[in-house]
Amino acid sequence: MGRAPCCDKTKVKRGPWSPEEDNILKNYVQQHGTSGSWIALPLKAGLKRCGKSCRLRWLNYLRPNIKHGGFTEEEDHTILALYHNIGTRWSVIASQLPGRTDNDIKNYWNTKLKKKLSPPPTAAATYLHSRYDSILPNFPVASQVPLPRLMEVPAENVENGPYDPYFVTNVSPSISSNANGSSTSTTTTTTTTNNMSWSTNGSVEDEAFLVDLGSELFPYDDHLNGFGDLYSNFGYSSDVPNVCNVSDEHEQQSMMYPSVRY
DNA sequence: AAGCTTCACAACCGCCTCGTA
DNA sequence: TTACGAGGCGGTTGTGAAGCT
Repeated sequence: MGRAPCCDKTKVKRGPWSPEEDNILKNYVQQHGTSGSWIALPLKAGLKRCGKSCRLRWLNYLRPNIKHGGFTEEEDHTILALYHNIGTRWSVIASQLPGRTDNDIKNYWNTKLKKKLSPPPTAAATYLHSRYDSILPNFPVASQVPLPRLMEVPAENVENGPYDPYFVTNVSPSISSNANGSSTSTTTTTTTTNNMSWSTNGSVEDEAFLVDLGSELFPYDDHLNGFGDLYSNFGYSSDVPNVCNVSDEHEQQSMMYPSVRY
């Protein structure tokens, strides 16, 4: 048996609020406050609405000093920074942006910022895509399957894990694949974390791994989903691996698409 | 001009947390 | 200590507007 609903859905109005309803709610809250109970408010105010709906309407639209749309560059940066640090805790993010509501920020994120954040495919991703196409040349959608965002990091950093990709600030991989399928590469990586920084110059084979930034720690979840589907299409677990050793050609081929290394 | 698709955002749903009796 | 109910929250859906073919 599920939880009892907060109100009788058959007796309350749903859908968009009319200007009249907005006025009633606004006037009532301004005169009486919520009287400590949103559930009881619609009856007292004379609204045929669910208490939760009234609360949402007030918080997201009617209360004073609400700002809608027109997010500034500065607000974008704040949202992005907070998203990286705390994830989808929209109410916490909203608390740092005066006049903004969690719903507004959530919508803005889902429709604009998420796309803005997605970088072009990395050289590593391009390389893996080409490898995949070469293994299954006739697979019709191979080149259209979303790739995870891959980034190279030194083995020591991965193996000392858990690896936190949030703090990778600049990676410049250069990978090429030759005719026989082997890869050569040179990588310059500069990473900054809260309290340390390091850089490497060397071959991927020696000291770099690819890290799938579509892991649950990173916000490119739509790429992760695409990756998971790709795996399941070929009978692999939907548990998406997040680390791949670039140098292990044999293992890569046996898995068709990047191998699992933990 | 009409039909279709995409986008933006308001609103809803249902789970979780927290206060209180 | 426990059970219950209201509020809070994030994910998802619905809908109208705008853009495209």
